[in-house]
Amino acid sequence: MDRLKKRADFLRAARGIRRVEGAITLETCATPPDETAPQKLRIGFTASKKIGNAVARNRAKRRLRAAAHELLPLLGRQGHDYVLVARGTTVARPFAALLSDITSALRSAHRKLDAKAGEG
RNA sequence: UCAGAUGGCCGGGUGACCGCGGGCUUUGCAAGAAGUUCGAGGAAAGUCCGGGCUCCACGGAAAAACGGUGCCGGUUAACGGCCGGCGGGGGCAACCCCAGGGAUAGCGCCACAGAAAUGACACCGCCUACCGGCCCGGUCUUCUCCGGAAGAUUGGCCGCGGCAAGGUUGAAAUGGUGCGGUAAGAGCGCACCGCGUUCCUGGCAACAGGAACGGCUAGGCAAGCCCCACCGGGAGCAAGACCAAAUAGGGACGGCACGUGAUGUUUUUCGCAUCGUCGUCCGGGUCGGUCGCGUGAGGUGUGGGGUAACUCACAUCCCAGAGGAAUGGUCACCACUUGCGCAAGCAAGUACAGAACCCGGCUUACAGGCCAUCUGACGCU
RNA sequence: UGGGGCGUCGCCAAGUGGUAAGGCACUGGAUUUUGAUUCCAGCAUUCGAAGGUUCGAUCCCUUCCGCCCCAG
Repeated sequence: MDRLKKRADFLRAARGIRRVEGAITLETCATPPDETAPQKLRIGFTASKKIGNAVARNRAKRRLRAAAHELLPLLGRQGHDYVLVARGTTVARPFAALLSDITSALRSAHRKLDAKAGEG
């Protein structure tokens, strides 16, 4: 599971499928196929200045990272990029609720992806 | 006990499970794996000052301009920081606050009000001692045609003149109070206070105390321009150093083509130079990588010097370091706060805030707690 | 990292030591049968915040808060 680092990767994910669920926003899209490496699951985290000061932003990213570390190996798909965006309530959200938010967002996004693949 | 003042310290603890980053060791061709160890702060923040370090510029440097600092002494690598002292202000006190040089170097400003806002002159006003004029009132004397006239004296008014005491203002009015003095007044004189100059004493100095003299001529603002003294070359780790791909281009040498053409040499002719391709080597340099980068004006302890800031000696310790960026997630118990409750307990919450080249300060934010010293009031002994 | 600028009524803004112009908007009134236009009147109490200098501060100084811009 690799991390997204380049600004261009984040922008491509933002143009893909977006799901808002509870305290998080999930953005996802398929990894571009011109990558030579074998198909991997990649994930990035975003916490903007709207969340608060540096301590609040760091804490939001850490909670998202811990949640993604539990869920994405089970629910994520290889060859896709995922971006988890923290919202104002991410810091105060109970951890179990955060997990269910991400789970339902992932399932909804995957249904949309399958529908797209079926059409195309 | 209550109310305060100052200085310093801490700023959640323990355990379990799952994880993250750096170093080291072992293993492995490598990717990686295992073990072990370390892993945010008092402000890491704001970026307001000062340095280290690196590069650039330069004749050691100095000056102008610009910017900054501003009582005195000390401290320091340096500072606009800190410490001690002085002066001024506040508080019953402990103690706190102060950009606190120069206003006879010059320029500027001082609205409204007020006579006047800096040449103290004009104005209102006070005075009539001196000089002059007018008026008639009173008194006296003389003359008289009994209407009055002249003179003297006293009084009033005006001018010349004297004065800066007083003049509803204002933030501020050219020393203040008292006595004397005068026609009225005035530092005109005297006493005390304030101011200035000189001298003496104490102190390294700022300054303090005292004496004599000056008579007062010096209004405020320099966080207005300015003057004086002192300080500052510029940029910043994206500094800078090294390694170095593909592609394109550059240089040197050699081989092959050497002829038509093109360009340049102001124009024509002649002449000259350049423009091709292949190979080898060299240098610059982009993406990228490595270093800079954690032994330091370092921490802790003891002892010495100093009122203190600080400093010296000895011992001891190694204590984060990055790649867009690790230092976390969850649970249990304890501690604290708030709410509900008679209670047991239940629920919610736990300050401000996240290193990025480093260090010394300053400023700002901060739930709550601890320690020490001191002051005032009350009570007890 | 370094540098520069701004903050004044709900909005746009002038004023830069002496009690804050103007326009739009808003409110009330007049004109009109009604509305628009026009006219009259009103509308700043923390000039982003705190402290200081000054007799007096939106203005000068210091420190904070928020926003914008420039260079790399």
